[in-house]
Amino acid sequence: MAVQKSTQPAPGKPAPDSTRRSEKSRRAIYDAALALVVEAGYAKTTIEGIAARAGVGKQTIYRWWSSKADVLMEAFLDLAEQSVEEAGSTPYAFPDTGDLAADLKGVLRATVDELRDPRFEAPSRALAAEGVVNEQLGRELVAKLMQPSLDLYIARLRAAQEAGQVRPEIDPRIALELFVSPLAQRWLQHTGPISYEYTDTLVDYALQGLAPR
Amino acid sequence: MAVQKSTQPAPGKPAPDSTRRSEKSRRAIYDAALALVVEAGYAKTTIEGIAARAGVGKQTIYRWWSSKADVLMEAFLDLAEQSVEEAGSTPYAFPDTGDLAADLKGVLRATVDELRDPRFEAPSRALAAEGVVNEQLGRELVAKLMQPSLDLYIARLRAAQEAGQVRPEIDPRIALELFVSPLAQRWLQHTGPISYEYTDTLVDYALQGLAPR
Amino acid sequence: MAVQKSTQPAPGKPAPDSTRRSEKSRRAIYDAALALVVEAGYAKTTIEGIAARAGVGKQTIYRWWSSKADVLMEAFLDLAEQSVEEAGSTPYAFPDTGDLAADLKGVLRATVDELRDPRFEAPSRALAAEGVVNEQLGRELVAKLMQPSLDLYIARLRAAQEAGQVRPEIDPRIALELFVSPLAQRWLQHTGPISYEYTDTLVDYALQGLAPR
Amino acid sequence: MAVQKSTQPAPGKPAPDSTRRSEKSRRAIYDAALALVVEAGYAKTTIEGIAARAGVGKQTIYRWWSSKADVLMEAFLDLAEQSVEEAGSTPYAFPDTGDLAADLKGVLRATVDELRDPRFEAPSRALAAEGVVNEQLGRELVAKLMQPSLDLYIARLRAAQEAGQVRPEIDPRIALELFVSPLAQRWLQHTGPISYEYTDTLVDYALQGLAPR
DNA sequence: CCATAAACGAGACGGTACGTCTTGTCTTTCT
DNA sequence: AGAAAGACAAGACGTACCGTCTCGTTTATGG
Repeated sequence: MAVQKSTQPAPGKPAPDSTRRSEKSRRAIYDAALALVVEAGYAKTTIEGIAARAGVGKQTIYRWWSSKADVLMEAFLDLAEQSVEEAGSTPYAFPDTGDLAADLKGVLRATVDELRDPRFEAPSRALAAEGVVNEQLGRELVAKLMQPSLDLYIARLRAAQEAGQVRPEIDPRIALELFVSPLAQRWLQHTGPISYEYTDTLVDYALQGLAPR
Repeated sequence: MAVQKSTQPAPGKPAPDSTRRSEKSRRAIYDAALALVVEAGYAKTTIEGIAARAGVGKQTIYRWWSSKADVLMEAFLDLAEQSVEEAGSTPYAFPDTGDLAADLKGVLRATVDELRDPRFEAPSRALAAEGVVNEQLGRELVAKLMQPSLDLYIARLRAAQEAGQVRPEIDPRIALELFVSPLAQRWLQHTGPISYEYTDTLVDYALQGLAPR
Repeated sequence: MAVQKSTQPAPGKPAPDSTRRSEKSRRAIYDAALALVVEAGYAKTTIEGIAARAGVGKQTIYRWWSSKADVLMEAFLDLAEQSVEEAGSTPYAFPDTGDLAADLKGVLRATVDELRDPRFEAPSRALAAEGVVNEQLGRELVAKLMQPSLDLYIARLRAAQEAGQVRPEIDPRIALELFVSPLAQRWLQHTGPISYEYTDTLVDYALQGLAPR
Repeated sequence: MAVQKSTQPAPGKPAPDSTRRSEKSRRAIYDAALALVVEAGYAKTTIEGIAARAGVGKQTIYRWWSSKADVLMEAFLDLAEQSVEEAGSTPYAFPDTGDLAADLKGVLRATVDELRDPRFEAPSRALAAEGVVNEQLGRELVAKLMQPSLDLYIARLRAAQEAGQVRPEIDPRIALELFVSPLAQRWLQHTGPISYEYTDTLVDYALQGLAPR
């Protein structure tokens, strides 16, 4: 199998030697970037500002990242990893108590909590906004940040199908959107308030169906 | 009765006289803004660029709008109105053939077409992205661009409730999200492809329920 | 001989009817222009500022004057006339007591006083500066503001020649510069302090060269 | 001994590191500034224009100079230095042939030539005009551009005093103005033509007054 | 005594330049 | 060689004025 060196942006550039990279600078840049996005918002966060706050030369940023969005995405991924480690629990776990509705409600309630955590909100919104307009970045975000979670929904739904709780012809990749997307949209587009009651209702409507029996 | 002077946002500025406003300039600015967003993207669209392309002084933009997003939102609203007028049909109509599923599928297919129309895509994405990060603008977008359409879904669903096709305790404002939000999210976040088949499936899943009968 | 129609600047313009001109506006413009030059300096005095302070439309300025320098020159000429009227004395008088040195010293001392009058200083400097760089305006200034005074020096010197106090071959137009120009340069270019003692000395030095041997 | 921190004008600004300054840019800015003043006049010379012509960012001008006048003054000083170097001769020399009148006439004729050199005229006028209105700049101009020359007049006149050609009680700093200021004023204010004959006459008239009786 | 035409105040307009800010590159110096 | 520092060319920002061009509103005859 061929070794893939994916992030070699320009063939004209000598490509920096990543083994000599300063770990301290990277950390400082992540911290500065996240702090600035939280404090001032994405638009007012500048590369110069990040460099200054991190006590780092601008070139050190341009050497390793290609854009402000790029820095922020890595910083956010790093933050997410840290949180998971801190939490101590298995990173990607999904409850399976046998009660599908309860399991989904629980996970969605946790998502609601996360969406409201101010530490996450500013960078998440910034990245999401960038992803709306920049398809490449958007796809990267989906792949790196969202897909792992969505895969767990799919797995849980498949289990439910095997247990006869969900009709077998249902495509779980679409079914999960019935509860996940409404929440996502309310949060992204400010189309409505977010609450446990709301997500519970979503699960109820979607799972039991809208039609009278 | 007190004289209401509602739109006096900044007490420092004398507030321009809108009766003297140049209609020609406004049109030119709308056209230039939309064209530039389509051609170069939102980030590379500048106020200077819009002014230059519209053959207008920068101050004429700053006199009437407060930001790039503001210009673009009005331009887009104007575009939407125009389209509606061109279409000739009633602006906000929703079919009611008695067959709820068919009606919803039809409307969603039309939405798919619209989301793919390149004339709409670039400015829509730009505005949506801005709305993600800028709550005030986001709410304005929702109120002015989305709510009218959503109200039609609500009305149609209420009619279906009266016809006994939807359980009466269902909240139509939430129910509509089951088909609308998944499509919105796929489009906004590039989480998946968009097709007639997909939206038809959404309606099927949501309407008939996920649980076996 | 050709008929000269001197003040018809642009043949395309209908030429305003000066009989209908608003005297009140003209006065207000003069006052505003002079006040602003004193308060803020020539460079920071703008046509818009003059119009606003005078409570006048910009067009009323552009209708009657061609430039900021033009407005200020007329305003200053008007001020000079007023002062002369207020003084009550004959506008252009030059003492002739028979003692040339004493007469010159007296007039130069009066000039020193005038150059120090803050009401005159700011607009005078502004106009002089403009005249340095704009030859046409410079020549106008000389002709309208300076020449009348200089002619009096010439007349006085000619009288002195007839009285045998100045050698007959001396050109009075040059001779007067021996006392006037040094004072002018010290004031204009800040090359030295201005005082009665200084102007007295100038007269002493210069007259020696003009007197018969 | 006290540590001198002379050039720290604004405590808010970090003060650029002059050792890293680009000599090429400075030269280009000087050349562009002088060329534009000659071609278009001072008023139509803009910082943007200088930057564009010099192939330089505007900030590079604002980093090192505080105003258009400031740029032009340095550019002109530089030009003056260059001219002196090109001439090869001692920069500040004043002939002393023993014949005071002849020496003065010679120097004044050279000054007439210089005042007519188009390379010098435009920037000189521009700076002089600025100096009329801006006392600080005016004093700087006098100190840097005029005083060195005037000192040579003073020295020559003192030598003449020692040689008994000028009365000992005469103040040379005032005496020199008798020939220099009339020429300066004619040039500055366009009060009259400038010629060798004129300056010769000035020397004749003035020296008579200074010579012993 | 009113009709009408001008000058007027106001200020929107297309522009130019301002002085500031940020970008991404380049260079210098230190480690 | 990587990094901190920061000068540089480029160019957009939002503001201030420019000089031109309408808008109604005085105002001042002259029919």
